[in-house]
Amino acid sequence: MEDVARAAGVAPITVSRALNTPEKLSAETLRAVRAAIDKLGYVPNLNAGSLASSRSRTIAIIVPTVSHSIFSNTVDGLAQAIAPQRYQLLLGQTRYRADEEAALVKAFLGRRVEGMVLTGVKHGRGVRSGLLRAGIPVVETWDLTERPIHMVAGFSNHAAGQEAARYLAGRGYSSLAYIGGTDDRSSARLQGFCEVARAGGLGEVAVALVPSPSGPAEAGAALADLLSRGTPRALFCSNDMLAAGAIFECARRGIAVPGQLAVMGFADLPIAVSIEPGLTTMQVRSTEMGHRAGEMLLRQLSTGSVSKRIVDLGFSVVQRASA
Amino acid sequence: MEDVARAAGVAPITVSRALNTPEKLSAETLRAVRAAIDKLGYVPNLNAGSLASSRSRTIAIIVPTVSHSIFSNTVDGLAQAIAPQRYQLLLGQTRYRADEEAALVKAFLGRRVEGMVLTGVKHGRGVRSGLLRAGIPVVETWDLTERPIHMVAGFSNHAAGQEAARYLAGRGYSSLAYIGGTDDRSSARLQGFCEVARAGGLGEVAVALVPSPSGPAEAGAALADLLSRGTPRALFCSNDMLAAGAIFECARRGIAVPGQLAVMGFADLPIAVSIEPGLTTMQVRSTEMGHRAGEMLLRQLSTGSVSKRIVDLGFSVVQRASA
DNA sequence: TTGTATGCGTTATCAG
DNA sequence: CTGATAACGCATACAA
Repeated sequence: MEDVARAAGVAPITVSRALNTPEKLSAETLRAVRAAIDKLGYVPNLNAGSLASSRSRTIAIIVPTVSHSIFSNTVDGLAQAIAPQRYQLLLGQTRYRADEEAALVKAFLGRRVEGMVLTGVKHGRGVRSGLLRAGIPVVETWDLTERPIHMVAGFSNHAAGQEAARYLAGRGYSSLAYIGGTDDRSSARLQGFCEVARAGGLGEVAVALVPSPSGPAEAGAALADLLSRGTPRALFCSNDMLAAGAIFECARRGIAVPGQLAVMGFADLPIAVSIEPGLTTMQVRSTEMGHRAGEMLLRQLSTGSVSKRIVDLGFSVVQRASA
Repeated sequence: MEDVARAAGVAPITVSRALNTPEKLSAETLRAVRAAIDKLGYVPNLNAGSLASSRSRTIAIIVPTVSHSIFSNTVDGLAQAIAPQRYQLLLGQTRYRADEEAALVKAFLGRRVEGMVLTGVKHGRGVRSGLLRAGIPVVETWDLTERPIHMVAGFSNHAAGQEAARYLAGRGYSSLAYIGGTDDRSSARLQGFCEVARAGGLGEVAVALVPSPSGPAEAGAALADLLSRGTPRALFCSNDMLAAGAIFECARRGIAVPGQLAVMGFADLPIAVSIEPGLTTMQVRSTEMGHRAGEMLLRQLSTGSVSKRIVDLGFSVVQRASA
C-alpha cells in the first residue's frame, strides 16, 4: 500500500480510501491511485484490513456434509445471499459428528467470522456458550426451536413427520413403514410419523434405519429388510434419494408403486418430479433456508437489529403419483 | 493474549508458544497458560496470527456450483484432506460465469489463501497471471492440460467422450445421440464423442444441449426433442442425473431401455447403481479429485516440492444394464 | 478532500 | 526454556 501511495503521490490512507470509500475521493486522485494499483498489481491484504477494522467480512456455515444435496443447496443459497455484499464463505463439515462441530465453531470463532450458520438445533459441548460469548449472529437451520442460540430459519421436522403420516393415513393406507437416517432431524421426523400413526390406530410403524449419510443403494437393502418382516402398504422415506432407491428396488422386484406399495419421500429434490412414477414428497425449502439465513445475518450485521428470531419456512406435501 | 499472559504470570509470547509449539514449553508453564486460557475463555485471533506469520492456513476452492453432486463431492474430498492439518476452507461459486471466477480469485488472493483449487483448465481474464504472480500452489481439477497453472488433478474430458462413443460403437449401436450441458468440460466430452462417432462411420450425432446447471427434468425435454428429430439407438448423457431423467422419460413413453434405446451416463453417481435398469456410465473420481488436490497442495506447502504436476485420475466405463 | 499518528493481536528474531 | 522488541498491512480517529 505504501508503494502504491508513493507511485500515486498520495498518502497510504488515500489508497485505503480508494479501495473502501472511493466516493470520498476526488475523481482525479481516484484515477491516479487506481492507475498505480493496476501498474503495480497491488492486491490488498484483507486479513490486515480485518485486523485493523475488526470486521472480517466472512461468514461460516457448518453442515454434516456437502455431498448431500439437501445441505449443498443450503450452502448454495447462503453463498448466493452473501456474495453480492462481498462477504466470503468458510465451509465446515461435521460428517455427522458432534465433536467436529464444536471444533469447527472454535476454529471459525478464531477467524473472527462475523456470522455463522449451523445445521440443526442440537449442538456439541460448548457450542452454544461459545457462540453466545462471541456475540456474533447465528442462524440455526433445518429444524426449529423455541429457544434458538440467536435466530433459527427452518421447519419442524417433528411436525413434518406427523404431516407425512397424516397424509398417508388420509389416503387410506394403514400398514406403514419408514426408512430413514440416524441423525437428529431424521429421528424427529420418525418420531412425529410414529406418533400420528399410533394415534390414528394404524399400529406400529415398521422401521429400518440406515446410517447417515445414506444414498439410494442403502434404501434397497433397507426395503428388503422391511419386506422380510412384513408387508407394508405405504413407505415414508426420510429423504428423496432413499425414496428413489426404494422405488428402484420395487421395480426390480416387480412391486407396483403405488399399487402394491405407496412411497413417499422427503425434500422434493429434482429427481422427485422426474422419476417414474412421480414421487409424492414433502417439500422443504433447502436453498431458501440458506439464502434466508444469509439475509438474516446480513440484516443483523448492517442494522444491528433482528427482524424475526424464529422463521418457520414450513413444508408441504407435494402430491404426485407414488403415494 | 496479554490478559492470559498476566493471569498465567508469563510473557505474551509464551502464550503464543503454548498455542503453536506447546512441546517447547515446560509442562508446568504449559499447564499454567492453559488454565488461564480456559479461565478467561480466550479465543486466539487467527487473523492477527496470519498477518504476523504470513501464513493464513486457509485454502480456497472455486466450483461452478455446489448444488451439483459432482462438484460437491470434490469440495467434500478437499475438505476432508485439509481438515486434519487444521487448514480451513473458503468456498466460491461461479455459477458457470467466467467473470465470477476472476472476481473470486482476486478476493481469495486478498485473503492470502495459501493454496487454491479451481474447476477446469480454462479460466477468466487475469486468473492465470494473477495466480502466477501470487506464487501460491494451485490445482486445477475436472480436466487435464499439458500446461497447468501449477498442477492439475483430473482426467481428459475429451478422451472420456471418445471412450463413451467407442464403447457404444463396440456394442453395435450405430445411431447415436447426446444430451449434455453447455460448460467447457461437457463440450469437450461432446467433441470427443462426435469425433469417434464420425471416424467410426456412425454418421452425425444428434445433439441436444441443456444449459448448465442441468437436472433430470431438463433431460426429459431434451429427449423429447431428440425423438422428434429422429430415432436414436443409443444416448450418451453428459452426467448421470441427465441419464436418469432420460431413463424416466423412456419409462413414461414406454420405450424399453436398453431394448429400444440404450442410455449411458457420466460420473457414476450413487443413483447409477441403484436405478432400474442399472446405469452404464463413465466413472470418474470426483471425491478423490478434491482429496488428491488437497494432498498436492499440502505437500507443496509443507515440503516446497511438487511430486507430480499432472495427475491423471482417469475414467472407466462401468457396464451395467442400460447400455 | 487529504494527511498524521496510532493501534489492531499476533509471531519472527534475537537475546538471555 | 523464556522474554524483549519490532514488525505484519491495514483502518480509525482526529486534524488540517
